[in-house]
Amino acid sequence: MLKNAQRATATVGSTTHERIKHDIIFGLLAPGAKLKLSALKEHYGASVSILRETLNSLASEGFVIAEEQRGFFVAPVSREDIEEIANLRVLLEGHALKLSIERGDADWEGHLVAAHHKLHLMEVRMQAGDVSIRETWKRRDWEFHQALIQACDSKNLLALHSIIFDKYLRYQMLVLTFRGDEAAIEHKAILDAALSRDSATAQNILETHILAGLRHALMAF
Amino acid sequence: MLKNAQRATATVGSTTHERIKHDIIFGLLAPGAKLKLSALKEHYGASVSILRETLNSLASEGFVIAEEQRGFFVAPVSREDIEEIANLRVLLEGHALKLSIERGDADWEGHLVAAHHKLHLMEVRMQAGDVSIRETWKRRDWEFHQALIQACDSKNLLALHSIIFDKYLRYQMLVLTFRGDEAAIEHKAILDAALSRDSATAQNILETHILAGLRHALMAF
DNA sequence: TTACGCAAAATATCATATATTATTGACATC
DNA sequence: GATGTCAATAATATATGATATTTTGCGTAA
Repeated sequence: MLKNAQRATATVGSTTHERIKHDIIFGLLAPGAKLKLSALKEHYGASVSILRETLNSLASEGFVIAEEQRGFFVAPVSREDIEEIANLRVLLEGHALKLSIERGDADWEGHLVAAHHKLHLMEVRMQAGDVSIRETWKRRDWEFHQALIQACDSKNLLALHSIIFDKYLRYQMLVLTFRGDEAAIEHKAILDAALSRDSATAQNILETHILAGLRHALMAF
Repeated sequence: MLKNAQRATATVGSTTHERIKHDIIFGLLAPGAKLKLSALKEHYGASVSILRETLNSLASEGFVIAEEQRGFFVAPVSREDIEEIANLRVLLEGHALKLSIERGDADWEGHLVAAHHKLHLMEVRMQAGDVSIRETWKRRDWEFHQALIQACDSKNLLALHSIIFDKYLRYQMLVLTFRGDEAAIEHKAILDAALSRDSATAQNILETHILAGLRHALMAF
């Protein structure tokens, strides 16, 4: 009877969690902003308990700062922080990429090629000046990098990487700018190196890719 | 007027968080166990709201599994998981150690020597068969490894490492055994390499140290 | 200016109501 | 007789609003 066509039972807590996390990453909630329970209750239509659950979770992930008896704040941004995040992304994603290239099978290659193709469609539109798809473009970017390391065979590594990637993404969204087709070229180069199982080259280009994004973001600070 | 001599206002939420995390790491709450809200309420003397805040946080850190509409469970243990954790610890702690050795100043050396000394006192007592101080010994072990990487100059890296270290610690506590003075010798060797600023050697011994602990733990599975 | 104290606002905690899942047992089917 | 289906009930998780503490802001006095 497909009453739960798409898992209709999305709990208020989980949807609120996703919404607030999204709003932090995409800059709708400004860095350092006070997160007043009553205001959030108004905006997201959830009770204080739910919001406190959510904010405590996000504090564990590092997107929110919880100060005892003084409430919650959006995690601030800083030069040092983005540098740390970028370097951690190089470390984690580079390591995962190496493992993934060593272990990936035909399915992995298939998903990877598909993810790159879908990303490239967006890159073409961005280069043509269509910024309306910025969020979709970034999601495709996320999915491509995710696909690259999917075969690393370590859930713990993927979980840590996911958090760091999202933090890096927040900085990219804050500076708003598009790095042109440089990034697209690097994506293609990483794809080719991965498919030819050249993990050293793939790691090098990935590092270049991430650190170029870092420099680009730092200019805006 | 030191009215808050030692931050007297420890909130119910934070103490409950610490207690449950401790009980998971030290095996008082068995892997895979169902965490019933009503039972926890009884045991820890906190309301369901507080417990849900706590369990949601711990789920973000990976010590608890939250299944939508079905409740909370202590994170299960497995061979694959401990292998992933050990390898992540090598990656993160190794990297942080290298940075720390490059950047550490005299204060860092001082804290490090002190931490090793205090750890060694416990190692001597463990070797003498006094297992009553097992928990203190492990805390000193934690503090020594923490002191090693403290100068890495990346709060994000330290935060990730702390979580991974605690997960590794849980596996060590599960198997209960003491690796004899091997570990003590390795600790001393890492200390010496760090003080002589030989990061390559320090990293190597650290990797040996962690992977030996892994093998030791795997025997008990 | 600094210190004090009161009022207002915000957070932390709790007890309770609502919604969902799990279990039991009767009845039908193979 | 064993197995499968369904409805009623019990158990549990989710969500809310109310209460108790704590912090903050502001006016007043030294």
